[in-house]
Amino acid sequence: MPDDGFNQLQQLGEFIRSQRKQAQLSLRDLSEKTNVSNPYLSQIERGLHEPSVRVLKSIAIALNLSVETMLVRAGLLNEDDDIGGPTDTEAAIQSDPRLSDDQRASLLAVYRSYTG
Amino acid sequence: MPDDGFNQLQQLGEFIRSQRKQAQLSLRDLSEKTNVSNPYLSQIERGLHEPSVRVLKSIAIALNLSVETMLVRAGLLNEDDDIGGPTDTEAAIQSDPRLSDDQRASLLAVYRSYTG
DNA sequence: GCGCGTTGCTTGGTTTACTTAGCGCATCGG
DNA sequence: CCGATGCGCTAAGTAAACCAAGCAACGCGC
Repeated sequence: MPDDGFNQLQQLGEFIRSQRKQAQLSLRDLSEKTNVSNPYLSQIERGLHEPSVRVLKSIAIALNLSVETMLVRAGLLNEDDDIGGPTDTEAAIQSDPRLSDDQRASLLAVYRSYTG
Repeated sequence: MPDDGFNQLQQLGEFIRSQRKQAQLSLRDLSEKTNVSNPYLSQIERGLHEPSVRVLKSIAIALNLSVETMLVRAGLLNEDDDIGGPTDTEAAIQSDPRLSDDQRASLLAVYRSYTG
């Protein structure tokens, strides 16, 4: 109830940074892909600024993420109302044709141990 | 390919205006519900500015709209392209908010070792 | 040691989002 | 006819998003 302007920004920033590192990209690499300056990306990742929808979208595309996911992390979208495939990891694992039954089972077990 | 910054803003604005009128609200009424000044709302509805995430969200809530619908109408979200294959396990893992970075990394490693 | 390339970050400025005060036009009572 | 009240909009200012240039620190090869 107190702070509406949360530390949500910081969470978003950390998420973006982790995704960028996953993709093995430097700030300048991402900058080039998004047409957003690298200092500003740095500031976003540290939670110093609230990026616009335009910037959020270009970042999501550059990192091969669903734009919706990005908006959820930004606090714009609440993950309750979504179209089609919710980013439900369990469902994705369950229906992944590339996994054998054993693999599927152990992957699910690991996932569930993480999420409780 | 001249106009990249399109009339998307205008479409968004017109959509908001129509929704506001349907709810029988004046600019000042909406202003009070959203804590956004009425002149600025006016400008948004005429497509002069791109509202921030915060403003967009408060407008959607005040008008009982899905934020997503608004973004689709605005052309800021392509309601088809993003989630693509609903069964993209990697994407699901990568964007799962319930996982920590470490957990995400190891789960991905396991998955990749399975699928080669 | 000496560059050289790459990383993330700071600084200072421009552009754009956003607010407060106020204008002009309607409508409705007195 | 004249306030008073409601509407949307304009004008001018402040705050915040965003960019270009450059700094400091980490490697790596010489």
